[in-house]
Amino acid sequence: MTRDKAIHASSDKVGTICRALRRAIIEQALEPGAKLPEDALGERFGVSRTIARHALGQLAAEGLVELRRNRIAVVATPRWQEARDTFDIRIGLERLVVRQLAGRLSRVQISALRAHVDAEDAARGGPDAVSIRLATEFHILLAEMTESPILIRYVSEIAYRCCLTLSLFSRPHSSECAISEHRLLIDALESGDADKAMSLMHHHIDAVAERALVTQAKPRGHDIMAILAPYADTKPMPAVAGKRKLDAAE
Amino acid sequence: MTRDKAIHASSDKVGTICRALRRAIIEQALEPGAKLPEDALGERFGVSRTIARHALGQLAAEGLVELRRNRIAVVATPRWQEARDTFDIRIGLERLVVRQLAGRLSRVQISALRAHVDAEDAARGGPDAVSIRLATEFHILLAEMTESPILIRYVSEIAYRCCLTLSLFSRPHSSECAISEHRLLIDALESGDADKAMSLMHHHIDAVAERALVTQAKPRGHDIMAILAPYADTKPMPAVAGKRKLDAAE
DNA sequence: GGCACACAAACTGCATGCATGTTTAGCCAT
DNA sequence: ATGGCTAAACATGCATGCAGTTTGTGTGCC
Repeated sequence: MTRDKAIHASSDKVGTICRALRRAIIEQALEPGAKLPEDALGERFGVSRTIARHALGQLAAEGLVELRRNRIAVVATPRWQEARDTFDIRIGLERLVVRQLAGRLSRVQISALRAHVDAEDAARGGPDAVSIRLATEFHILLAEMTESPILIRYVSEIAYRCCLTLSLFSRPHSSECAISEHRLLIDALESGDADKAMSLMHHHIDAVAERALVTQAKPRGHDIMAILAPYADTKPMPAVAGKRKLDAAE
Repeated sequence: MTRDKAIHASSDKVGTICRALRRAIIEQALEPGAKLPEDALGERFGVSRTIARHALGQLAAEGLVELRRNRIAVVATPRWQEARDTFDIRIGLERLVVRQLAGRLSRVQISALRAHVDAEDAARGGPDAVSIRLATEFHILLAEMTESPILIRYVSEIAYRCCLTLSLFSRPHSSECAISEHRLLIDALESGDADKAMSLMHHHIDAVAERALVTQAKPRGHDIMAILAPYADTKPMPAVAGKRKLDAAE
């Protein structure tokens, strides 16, 4: 349907670039502070600066990109001070999600959720980037099941933003226990225990935040053209449970 | 005020158009479904279509405008089904705001809040549009006092969106009680009673939603038949009905 | 008189070009 | 050699032009 299109400004080209950049960002291929020149983006994706610019505007509205007048756009660098707020908001939003979902999910939906967690499990051996993306997409998948456009949009945004925060402040890997927490959450949703689901979600996100916000700093170099290489092809994304081949290493 | 610039993509021109349109929308000068052609916008604000287009993109990202490919942009028309979700999310967000603010406000801030409510009071005789805008801005003012950029952005967005919903489904507006509720809220914040403030805010927004969503009977953009019902009986001249297009600020 | 097709006007999608502001590299003076 | 100044390269800000799509209108056929 017209889901993503309706949400995001334009459609085809702008949407494609947005998705690609979003994904590159949450997989930490583009780290906070990475420069995003309109020229390079346009060239990479085969469009003009106008479109690249528009896409950057959208991502800036989502808080993933920082736009300063007459300056090159960069991947947003959330402040540590905001991190706590971000996760608090996320807790509030996702409590709404599970409250609305508890006991209302069909078997098909439950199965889809379990399948996704299985995919997370399968990705444990692989690179962190995929694990992080899958974990984030689990939450977005939940939000989508509410069928509430606003909730979907906000949860998606805040989840992406949390990813960004994690990539700044989190240790190399910390998503091990998250998977079991996801499973428990699905159980609670299936049994219809809204309070338990809300509590589980609350502590789950809280735990992620806790694990993340202990350390600080992690500067590294960046080369836009090289990083974006794997994202430049206009494939429609290998689904949610996808087993992406990781040849991103230059 | 000045923070708006930092939040939204570009700066001067795009930001100006966004602010003007936002305000026109929440004051119901632009009703849901109103057409927003890029040409007209550009001409009105003395810029090219490029800029107008960019502004529309931003507003679409905020959910105030609907953008469909190859079609004229229109002011968003929230569905009644989404209304309850919208207010629920708003409750969740604003509970966070007051929780964070309770007992932490300076005298100056308390005074500013009281002054704002006084302004709301003073505007009671005037047009509803101003009352609605002021009521909305009270909540945004609160959010801004948290100094949490994300919270500010989300509360602003959802508040504007609620305005839009209200303009669709609400009766002519009865904001008398809302003002006293604002005063009570300030008192609770001043005394530092976070729980009470959260409860007050919760019920305040709930009451607004309740007042709005019981009377589902104001179908203005999406139910042509109902709109035309009063006109069905042989009235050739609808006087100055609704040919309004762009009366934005200047 | 009513319906369908076709043409014309309007609007968006997008690229390109020019002007302006920022970054950087090179040069001169100390 | 180093610090500061200048100019070129670079990147953005924005307008305009052209192509493709949608919408409104008029014409011919039934």
